[in-house]
Parts: sequence; C-alpha cells; structure tokens
Amino acid sequence: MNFPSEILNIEHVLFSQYGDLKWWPAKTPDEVLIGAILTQNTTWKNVEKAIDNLASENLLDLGSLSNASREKISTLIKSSGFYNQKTERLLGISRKIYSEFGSLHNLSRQGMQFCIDYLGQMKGIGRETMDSILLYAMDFPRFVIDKYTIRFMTRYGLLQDHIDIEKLESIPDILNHDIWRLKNFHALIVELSKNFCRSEPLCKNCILNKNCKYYKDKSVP
DNA sequence: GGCCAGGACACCA
DNA sequence: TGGTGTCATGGC
Repeated sequence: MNFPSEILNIEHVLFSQYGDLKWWPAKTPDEVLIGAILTQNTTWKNVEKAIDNLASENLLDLGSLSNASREKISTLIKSSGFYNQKTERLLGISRKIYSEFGSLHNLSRQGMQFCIDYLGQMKGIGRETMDSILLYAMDFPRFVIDKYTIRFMTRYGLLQDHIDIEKLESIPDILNHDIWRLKNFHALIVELSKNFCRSEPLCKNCILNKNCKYYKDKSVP
C-alpha cells in the first residue's frame, strides 16, 4: 500500500476507535502559542501548571505578556523547565508580534507563507513549534512534524532509513487540507504514542488495536 | 538516583 | 552538514 493510502487507513482506524480528541487544549490562539513554547522538551503536565499560573495573573495573551517583567514570567513558568530561556523567548515573540501586528489574528491574515518566514526568524521557534502555531493557533493546513510523528511513522514502517520530510509534508494534501482532520490526526498520534510498546518495528496491531497484548507495555523490547 | 518529557540553539569540526 | 552541550523542572 502506498503512503497516502496508509495515512488515510491509519486516520480512519484511529478516528473510528478514539474519535475527536479536541486538540489543542487551549482556549485562545495566544494560549496555543504560549503553550507551544512552554512545552518544548517538557511534559504537558508541567506546562499546565505554568499556564494556570499565567492565567491567574491574566498573562495568557500576547499584549499582557509583552508588558510583564522577566522576573514575574520566569517565576510563573518555572514548572515548565528551562524557565530563563523560555522567558526570553516568550517576551521576544510576544513583543514582536504585538508591536508589529497587534494580534496573532492580524499576523495570520498575511497568509501562511508570510507567517512561516516571519515566525521562522524568531528565536525559540523551530520546526515543531512553528508547525503547532500554524495549525493550532492560526488554522493553516499544516501537519505537525514532531518527535512523536517521526517515531510513529518510522516504527510503523512508513519512513525507512531516513526521515523523509517531503513525505510528511504531503500529509495536508492527503487529508484534503482539512484543518480539523489535520489537528485531530496529529493529536491521535501523540496521545496513542504515549501507550505504545517499544518494539521495533512496532507491531501494527499495537497501533491500531488498543486490545493488543503489548499496548501500554512499554517494557517490551 | 537515573531517565525522559509535545525543542531549540550555539558552537565546533 | 552533522554531532554535541546547554538550558531545568517534575514524574516515574
């Protein structure tokens, strides 16, 4: 079976089993962007504490955040780790976007390619973070290529000896540029990957069937 | 007590 | 261009 067919098949099976996961867990686009920075190399549980702290100080939007002090931000986001680095990134990004466009929505109106170039120049926004912002905060037809995606595709056998970025970049086409499907497909991969066994290559049964005897048994070699 | 988590970046050869 | 060190908290 070729790549597009496999993708459609996986999406169909996963969705029929697990449904709409309603990702990204955030109330506003600004919160998505802030969460995307905070979650770098950190568990989401640690990020949630930081998000709650920022919310309690009304700092979950770019305007408020850009006017907050370094000390205040770094204290509030400490639980997410790398807090000095993330404070600088949050301040730099929020100040630039807020001062030049006023809002994330205004920035998104410049179009996807503009946003890719614009966000790509900022310190703290790499490939994955940008994908997350483009898809989940700005509703552009972008598929998030992160560690989970690559691990999933590799272990499923859809990527062989090298990471074929072009293949992964074709996923928006395969999913018909449907924003909701792109959001949910990535969410399914991430949520389910947390429960996969570590066999290599991963048994397809484990991916597509949560009743697989190896499901959640991460100790399997 | 070690390892890993929804990365990115600077530095070096 | 690719490998490595650094940033740091928290859960298991």
